[in-house]
Amino acid sequence: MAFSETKTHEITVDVVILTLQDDALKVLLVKRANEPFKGKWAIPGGYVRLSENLDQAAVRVLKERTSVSNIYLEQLYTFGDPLRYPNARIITCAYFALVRTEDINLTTTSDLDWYKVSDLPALAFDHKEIIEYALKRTRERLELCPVAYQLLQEKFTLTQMQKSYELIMGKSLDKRNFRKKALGTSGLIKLNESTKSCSKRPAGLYKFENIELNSKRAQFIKGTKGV
Amino acid sequence: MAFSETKTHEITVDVVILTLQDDALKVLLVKRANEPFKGKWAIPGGYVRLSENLDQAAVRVLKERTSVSNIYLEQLYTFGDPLRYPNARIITCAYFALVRTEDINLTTTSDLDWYKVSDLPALAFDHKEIIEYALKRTRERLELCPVAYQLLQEKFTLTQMQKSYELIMGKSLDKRNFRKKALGTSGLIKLNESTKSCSKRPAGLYKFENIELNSKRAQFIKGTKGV
DNA sequence: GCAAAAGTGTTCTGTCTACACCCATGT
DNA sequence: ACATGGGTGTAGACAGAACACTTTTGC
Repeated sequence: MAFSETKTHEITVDVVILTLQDDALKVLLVKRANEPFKGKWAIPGGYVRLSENLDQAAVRVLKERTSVSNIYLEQLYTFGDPLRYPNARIITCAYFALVRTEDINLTTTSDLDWYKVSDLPALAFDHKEIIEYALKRTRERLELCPVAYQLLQEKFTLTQMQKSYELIMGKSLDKRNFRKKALGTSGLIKLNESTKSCSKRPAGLYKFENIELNSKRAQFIKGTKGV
Repeated sequence: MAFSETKTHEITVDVVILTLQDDALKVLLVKRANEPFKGKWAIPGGYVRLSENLDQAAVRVLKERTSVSNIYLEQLYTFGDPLRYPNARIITCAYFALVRTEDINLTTTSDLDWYKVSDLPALAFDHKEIIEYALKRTRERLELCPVAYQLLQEKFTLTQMQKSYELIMGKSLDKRNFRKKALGTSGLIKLNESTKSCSKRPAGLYKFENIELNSKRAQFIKGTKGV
């Protein structure tokens, strides 16, 4: 069980990639082709190259898997238990990313898939713990700034926005309170357009402009409690 | 400037150790005995051993330098810029700790010293950035739970407690609002004792009991604004 | 008796919460 | 005309912020 002190550390980044799809919050997983944990699912990751910093490594991993770049990506936590990776000492710096499903071009399909965070398969390593940590952090972020816009299309209705919040927070919100708060958010602007021909009353479209992500200035949605 | 991809990563932990001393918030620094940055000050750190996890490494570094253990210690952020350490690729997982000055037994004195966070000397590597990050996080923590008790003696007066908050937050607070909020904090209990013979009116003594640190449940001191 | 710090309440304001009905459209 | 989701306001509770004087002790 004890490790020889002559072994060397290795360092990876792992990225929890979250999206909204089919009215569910989902995470991108890779099926492991090799031991250890062959056949189990894992979050995408890779070794940090000597020439890149940690953020760059995370961006690279994200891009390799999803072809998206320039999205919300935040360092989460570094996991370094000696036993987290069998027969090696691999420390991983975990990141999380929020992406729009429609922006994504999965590079392959057989070994890559989206899973509902509420219904995860058996995961390799400590990846269950990492995903749970990412969900916790995402929920915290949501209370501080309109991060959810990363998950919405450029133009969206307030109902769509509310739904994305509800899916992430895992609870329903009061419509009037949500809209009141949302409309008071700086950066949210109403367009002179509406949804069309959806068999119902058209809904006003909105978009975000000049949002500073990762900032605590734009306080948003704290405790709009629902059912 | 570019690194050969054959070099290997190394991983360290660095610990920002904060204390209150002489009415100031101070950080423990080590004077570097060797290149790089010989003669500059740095936050204490060390290599992560293969047999220990990151938390254990941080605890060890803290103990080596201060002889204290069992105190508030939290992972802060991992810094991994390829250029942060000259001629090597050293990724550091930064922690921060809050300690009581009187608990500390500095192992040596010549190369170890406390510096006011408001008046830091020239620092090695990216340690200035790390300290600033630690201060930001400490302030956030303070708004959520009574972390400051880690910096107070076991028995303390409300005025002492207020002062520690003021030093960390860098602003003065309203006495009545502070006390109202403090007295509503679970875990704070009033003792049947008072300060004595200090040439002034005696002050009631308090202590904390059964505090859960690193928890968001004990919301505390958010925006008690002063002068 | 005076200097120095301890201790103590109330009012105002803004934000969060709960809650129910009418509106515009497509079919 | 009806089904479907879009859109709207108000009242009560609670927490934060501002603010000044009296009390107790040592000297």
